Amino acid sequence: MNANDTRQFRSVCESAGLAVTHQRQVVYEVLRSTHGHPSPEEVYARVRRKIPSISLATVYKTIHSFIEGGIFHEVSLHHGSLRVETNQTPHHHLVCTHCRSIHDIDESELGLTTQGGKLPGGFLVERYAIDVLGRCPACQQAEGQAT
Amino acid sequence: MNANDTRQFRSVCESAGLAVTHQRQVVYEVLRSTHGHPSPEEVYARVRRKIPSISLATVYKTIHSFIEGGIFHEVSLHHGSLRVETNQTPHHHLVCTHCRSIHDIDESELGLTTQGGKLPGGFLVERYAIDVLGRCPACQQAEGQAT
DNA sequence: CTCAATGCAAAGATTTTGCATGACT
DNA sequence: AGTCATGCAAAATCTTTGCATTGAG
Repeated sequence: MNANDTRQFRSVCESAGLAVTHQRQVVYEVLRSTHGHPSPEEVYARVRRKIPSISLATVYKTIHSFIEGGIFHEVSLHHGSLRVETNQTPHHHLVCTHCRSIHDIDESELGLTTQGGKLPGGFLVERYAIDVLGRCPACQQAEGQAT
Repeated sequence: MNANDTRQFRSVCESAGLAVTHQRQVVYEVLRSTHGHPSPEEVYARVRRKIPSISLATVYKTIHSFIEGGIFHEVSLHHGSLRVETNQTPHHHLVCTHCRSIHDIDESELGLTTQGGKLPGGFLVERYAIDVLGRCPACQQAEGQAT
């Protein structure tokens, strides 16, 4: 956490309209230096090594501030509760980054629009999130050994 | 819920190795006749109109049985807890449908493989889940009116 | 000095589990 | 008959909130 880091962090906070605090800077540095897709608990554990007195609530609040400010993204916008897919035909999802509503869209309707374009229904595209679902090598091996 | 429905449901259960129960059939019919992406609570509310004595736990267990049996899908495989995306470069996700691990894959590495094919790392592709993220018309309008 | 951020503890929401009872095969 | 499913209540997670205190601008 040198002077450069601090300078960069100040400008990050400024662009997001956030006050610069020690807690936020440490959470930021931890996220920047962590690989993968950490949960708030994991972030909390790492941050506590630098600030033992930080509270989990602050970590949550800070992560949310960063996400609202566009500094980090969430892996999934619908992590709150289980949702069942009732539409059995192949389709994709229009997910509003603000209200998190989900609307189905047929494969054919989604002409892989130009980034930032509007889809027929008036949905303003910000970005795509593509999940490739399947079996990881470890699970394939485990299943091969299963009786 | 006529004889045809029951016959179809019996074969659905058979293919998934599930016992045929009245509760399961009603949950099944509710899911088939519901649009959108219902939560377990919503399913519970609808099922209770047919079986007032059903418990929420049974609805959860039934939904999980259906998902495990491949009868229905979940909208998102990572709905359990918030996860932060630390990889700032454009990428997609390899999500194991079994262990739910998430690995990043560069846009370039993902040659939009043939359905069912294997990716270089050995990941066995089952299907794609594409979320188009952006602003729904309602939120665009609300934001236009905001001060 | 003023407003926002933090820490703590308690509450809320969602989901799972243990166990006794009852239903399917 | 034996196993699996159900219902209930309690427990386990994960996340948010209210409020007093502290810190940033």
